[in-house]
Amino acid sequence: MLPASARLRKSSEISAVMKSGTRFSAKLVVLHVAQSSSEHTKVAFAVGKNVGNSVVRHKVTRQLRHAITPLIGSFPAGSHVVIRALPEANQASFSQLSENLKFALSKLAKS
RNA sequence: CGAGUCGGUCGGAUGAUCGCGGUAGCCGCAAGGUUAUCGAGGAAAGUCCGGACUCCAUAGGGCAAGAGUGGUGGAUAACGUCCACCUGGGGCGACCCACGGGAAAGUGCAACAGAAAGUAAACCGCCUAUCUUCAUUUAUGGAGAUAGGUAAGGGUGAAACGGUGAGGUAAGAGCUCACCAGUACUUAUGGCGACAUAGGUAGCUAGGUAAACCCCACUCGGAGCAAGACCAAGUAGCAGGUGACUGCCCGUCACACGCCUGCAGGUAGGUUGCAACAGGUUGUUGGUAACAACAAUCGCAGAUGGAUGAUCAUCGCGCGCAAGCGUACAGAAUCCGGCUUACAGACCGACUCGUCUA
Repeated sequence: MLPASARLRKSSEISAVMKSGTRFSAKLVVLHVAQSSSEHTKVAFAVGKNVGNSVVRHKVTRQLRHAITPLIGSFPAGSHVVIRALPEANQASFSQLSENLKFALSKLAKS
């Protein structure tokens, strides 16, 4: 679990990011990033039913959460981020997920 | 030792590093920090039953409709659950299986085959009579037709209107008799009861299907924690403006048309409901048992885009010569009691049958 300040909690904010944010995709995950006026970078996860059953989805979410924690500082301050998992993520190891997130972040840095 | 039946338990372990949520204490105005402690399951699943709880409806009662249940007795808050027993069926046995009321209240249904699937019915066969014809031993036999009798035999089917034997008959038939099976009514005994055992009477046979309609008995108001309660931005709504005539009310005039104040309503959002009880464990007593009573003891998740973890190492277990691979089903969402379904593997207890030894 991320600290409360780093969690994106309101469904209205999340849907706003999904609609209007910029997408950066990798093999296993897709980042949706949008700027906001708040001080903290906030993160939310979207793991759909096509990824697997409840146990698998929860496991992927936990792995993503721990993989993103050291990378939060790499986002521009005040970013709102939604990390969407693709179906192939259910087979991935922690290091693979971590690599994917870094790859997507490098795309963000270039833009 | 082998084969099996029933019931139950567990379902990875340890360490290191980095994290999250609740509660309590302390510090802090607060944000928060810090210490301690707790933090997924046997099915948390399917959401199929039953309750608690909440709101709505309801004077009280009845009838109808609709839905559900269906051997008997008990357990329980309740149940479609559980226990014991009965009946029927299966197994050498331990034991297992059964949506187990009514088919002589009525309506309906039954593929294919078959003559016929129900107030029965004549395809083959068997028997009798009449007629025709053939043969001869001249009153008998064969063949055919017509009319009738016959459910014993054949054949069909999942199922065909009791079974065996004897009498009887033209041939047959519960037509009659004996025994057996079954039905209805009834008596006695045992049992709380379902029912069992033994007898009597009747009529001689009454098919299946009620998870088809239906009949009988019993049960049921509806919606659900996104219930409900409280607080409450914003927007829109209603009320109240300031000055002068005039000290107050009404009225008139001027200024402003924005802001402020109040109000109820209640959206976003927040708080609550929300975790200490039909509670777990151990023991004693009662009960065949389900279970109940009593005593001691324990405190045992509470999130809300949703915590309960991530990574690494070592070990365990299974497969494999080894490298190595695998390590199930599955993630709380108001809470309990059940049912059903999924599940790698490990373990314990009771009992049955067989073989060997003593």
